Amino acid sequence: MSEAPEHHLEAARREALAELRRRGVEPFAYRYDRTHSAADALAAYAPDGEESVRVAGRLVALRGHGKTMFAHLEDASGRIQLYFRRDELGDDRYEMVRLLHVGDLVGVDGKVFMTRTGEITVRAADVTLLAKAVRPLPIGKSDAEGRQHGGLVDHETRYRQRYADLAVHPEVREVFRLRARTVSYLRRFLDERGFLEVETPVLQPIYGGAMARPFTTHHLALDRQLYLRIATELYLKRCIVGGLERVYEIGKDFRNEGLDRSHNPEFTMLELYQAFADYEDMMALTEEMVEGVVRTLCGDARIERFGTALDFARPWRRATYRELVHRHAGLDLADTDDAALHAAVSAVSAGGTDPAGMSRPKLVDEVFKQYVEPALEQPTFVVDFPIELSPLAKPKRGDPTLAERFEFFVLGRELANAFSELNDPDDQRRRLEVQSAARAAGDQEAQVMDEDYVLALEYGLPPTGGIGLGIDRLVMLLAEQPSIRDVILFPQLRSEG
RNA sequence: GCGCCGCUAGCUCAAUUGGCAGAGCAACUGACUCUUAAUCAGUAGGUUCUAGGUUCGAUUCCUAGGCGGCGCACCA
Repeated sequence: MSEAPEHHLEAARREALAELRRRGVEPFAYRYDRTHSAADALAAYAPDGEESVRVAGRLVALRGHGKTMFAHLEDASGRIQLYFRRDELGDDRYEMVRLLHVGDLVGVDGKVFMTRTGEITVRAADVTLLAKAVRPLPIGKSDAEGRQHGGLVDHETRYRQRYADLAVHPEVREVFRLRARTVSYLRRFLDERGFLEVETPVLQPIYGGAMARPFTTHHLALDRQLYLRIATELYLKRCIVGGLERVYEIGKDFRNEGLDRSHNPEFTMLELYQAFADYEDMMALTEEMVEGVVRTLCGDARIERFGTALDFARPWRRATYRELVHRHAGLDLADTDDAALHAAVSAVSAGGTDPAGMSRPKLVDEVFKQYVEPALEQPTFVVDFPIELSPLAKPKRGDPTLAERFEFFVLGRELANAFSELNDPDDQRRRLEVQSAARAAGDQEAQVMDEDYVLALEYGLPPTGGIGLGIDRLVMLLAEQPSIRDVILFPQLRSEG
């Protein structure tokens, strides 16, 4: 990119840059003493008397009128109009102003007044160039009716050059503020309840805690293959064995799967574990935590997203896996043979899914995904999953064919997964052996035996409840963004063609 | 991985049954001391995603590829 072609637009800016330097203006400053944000400066306006302010930000509009010039300056707080007059700035400084372009970063010292047309404006007494934009930013214009003209709409450019997307789209910056406030709320919520935030390895010799294919890497000094974690689960439960009692981690997991509107190869998960609790406690905690996030960030537990009115007020709907499959697929899992499951999957799959080689648990899971998930619009706990699909969860009291596990769904999408954590080391070993066998038989997403994890359980894991909550998906819901790429600052893309 | 759609000036978009590639904004020159899509006059700006093919001639038609969007599959 260092050999980027010089466009005529860029050439004009570079010529202005050179001219500024000839005039003794340093185009890239070290600092600026700002006294007011744009919003503060607007608020500082008083009809009687003119407040002095120093504002700083990016020029997003320039309107020259010969010996005067109007501009708009934008910073993190908003926009404010600037007014430059030759007779007030003097010839030299006014000539400098004429060398400015939209996109330049400037600081302006002046008094706040109101124009004849009623717009609060800073009348510039001095201008400082803070950074020359030698490349034009695609800043659009909006007309009196609010219609947008020009601007940056190409998705590819927006993702590849997120800095430009952010620079020209205040609403995109707002999505990431919402994301930060969401994470901040969750952290505060858990801290207040005695949870300890911990950091567990991203580089793991054995990966586990979820069904997924990992990224593989190599440590040179150890001459050892390592994996990027697909989950934090097994390390966090080791912390519970060690007596930390309540732990959580908010961090990236990495899964070597396809990319689409709701999947990025690295994504952010909150996992938390609480000793002496079971999945009923985790349901109560999830309800309280998520209702709190929604109320705090959206102002109400009832919100409308993607055209659907959603109500996050506790308690949420609860339904068992089995009754949902019965209701939406018309199949009673206790009394359905594999052939019927095959038929059900074949009936709805668009040809890509071939049920022929599927094990029964996979078939059941497929039926659930095809028939049940899309129907779960309102916040819903799906409880009591088949035990075969839940190798890290305790069997359900009274029915060992089921696991004490729930998933939390909104608008057809899984936001959280939780269980009463399996703490019997012998049972855990057996279940991981079944996974290993499936893996040997070709299931690339089956879990791997982790002897050290079983060893940890042998020392005694107290009864424990745990939750995994997908942060990106929660933010997608709150910010009403249909693509995960719109809630991840720098999403993964193919290399440029 | 599969299917559909898209890729033209810095940005947003036009255009040709296959016949010199255009507009608005941005830029440049000039006029303009309360404008706000400022206005007015003028100027400049293109590997039409890439590589082949068909053709007198391809931005347009065909083939392959790249990147992106959407859907499907996989997955969270």
